[in-house]
Amino acid sequence: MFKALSNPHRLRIFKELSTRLAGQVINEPPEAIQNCQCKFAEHLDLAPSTVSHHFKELRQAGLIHMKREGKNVLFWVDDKATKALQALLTV
Amino acid sequence: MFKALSNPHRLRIFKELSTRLAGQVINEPPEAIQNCQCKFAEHLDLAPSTVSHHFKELRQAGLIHMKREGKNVLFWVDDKATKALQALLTV
DNA sequence: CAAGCGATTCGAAAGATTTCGAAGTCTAAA
DNA sequence: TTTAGACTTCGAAATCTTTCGAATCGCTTG
Repeated sequence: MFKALSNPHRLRIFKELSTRLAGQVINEPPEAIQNCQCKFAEHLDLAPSTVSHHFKELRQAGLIHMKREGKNVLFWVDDKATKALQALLTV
Repeated sequence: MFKALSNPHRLRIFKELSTRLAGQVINEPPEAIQNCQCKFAEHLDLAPSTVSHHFKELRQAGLIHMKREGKNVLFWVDDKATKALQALLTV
């Protein structure tokens, strides 16, 4: 977990997912959640393949979850991990 | 902070310092606290210079503090950091 | 079915970490 | 003052990460 969040880009992705999706239900349509990887690629100025790699790392660390929904992929943060990290991220 | 704890050896050092020194006063004699780097070097099977480097990283991340006390050096964990991380480390 | 969009996998290059030994610093005691 | 113990600093080598482009996969829609 620490390893996954030790990278600034991944920490940023996780924080944005955490705050943006706070309290949202998983089953909403993708348009409402607006978290496709390509947006992060633009925002972070990284290649799509690089962003994909970072998402994979976050997923393998158990920090986020992913689910294919049509041509996009949905993301949401792990509830336990979020609560455990909340104190840290808000300092 | 995440970067500092992303290394298994550093995480172990920090955890041991946290648990071993929990509630101890800083001004006790070094013998009572028993946390010289050389013990960690033995324990982790690393060269003294490597251990020194890891302690430096933890210090620069604000996770621990150091103070020269005679020929040894005293270590103790940062109180804020400990409390913030406690929830995570005990899971 | 073909085209297109978004995400993934792969290999390679660049960059960062980890580790060590050797030399150096600081302090306490002989 | 010299010796010894504990830590630090400084390269250098090995290893791991990050990043990209190219090729590929999965799904939707024209």
